[in-house]
Amino acid sequence: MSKDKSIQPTESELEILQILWEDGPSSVRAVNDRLNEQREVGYTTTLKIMQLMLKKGLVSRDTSSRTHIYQAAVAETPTRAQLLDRFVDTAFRGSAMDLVMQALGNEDTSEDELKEIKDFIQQIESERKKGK
Amino acid sequence: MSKDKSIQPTESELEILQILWEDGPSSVRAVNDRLNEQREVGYTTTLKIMQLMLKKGLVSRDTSSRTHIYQAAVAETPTRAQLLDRFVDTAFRGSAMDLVMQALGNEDTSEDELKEIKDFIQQIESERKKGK
DNA sequence: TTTAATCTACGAAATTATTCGTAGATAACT
DNA sequence: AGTTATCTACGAATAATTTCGTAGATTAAA
Repeated sequence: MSKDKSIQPTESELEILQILWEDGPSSVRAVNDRLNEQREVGYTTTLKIMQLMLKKGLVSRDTSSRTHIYQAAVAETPTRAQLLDRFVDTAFRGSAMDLVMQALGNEDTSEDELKEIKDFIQQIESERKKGK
Repeated sequence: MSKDKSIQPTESELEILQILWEDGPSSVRAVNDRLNEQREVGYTTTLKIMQLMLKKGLVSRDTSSRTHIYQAAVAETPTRAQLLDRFVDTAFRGSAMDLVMQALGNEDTSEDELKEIKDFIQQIESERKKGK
């Protein structure tokens, strides 16, 4: 039933996934340029990581032209969900509640955002009433 | 104003911090036993990590008796806050909102917990009205 | 008091992640 | 054509993390 066992992108790989999710299919050069907006990364470093990601199945690529075009092979939401799960376990002893509380209390969450979250909770609640 | 630069516990270190936060001051043996409830870890491995943590200032210890007693030297809440910050950056492109949404939508959060969160948001909101 | 168990210290192997350099091929430019 | 840019592949150096083994000291047990 479940197709993927447990993808486990490293931090560097995650950085690249973010870019691919946001920009869509991209060349190594493009990804590297984006990375370099933040910090200095060598081109071959980025290339190497993306090649490793290919081997892990995190990305796929089109090699029809000389400049290979990479794209994410894992979807954003489930990947994040899995990372979140793991993070909740290691940093919050499994309590997603605690994490949410900390995130809300700690971050500079605006009034609008708080309202948005409340609405979201309402939505979950009403969906549950219907569903159950 | 800020006293700590950027503590950065590794995953193993975090595991140990969790135990120390939960159990309070403990011997290496005690910590190792707790770790072994989950997975197999050698005693000297745990010892070594805790010694490294001491060097990093993550824990302190009492060496008055032969069996040294370690305790967390960093507080739970700020440490978690920092980890959360970093996590939000790397996995959610800095959007704490997105993280909260995902945590709520994804996890098996109970009705009661959802209510608790709503109340918590109310509390934040009213505090802001007062404060501002 | 001898033997066995327990503890620290510490070097170093093993593992994992990241970065870099070079070679060879193709494309672009002059 | 000849020179320079760019791109892939890939081995290997670095770095960071985790694990393990051994030595020496102290305590407990026989």
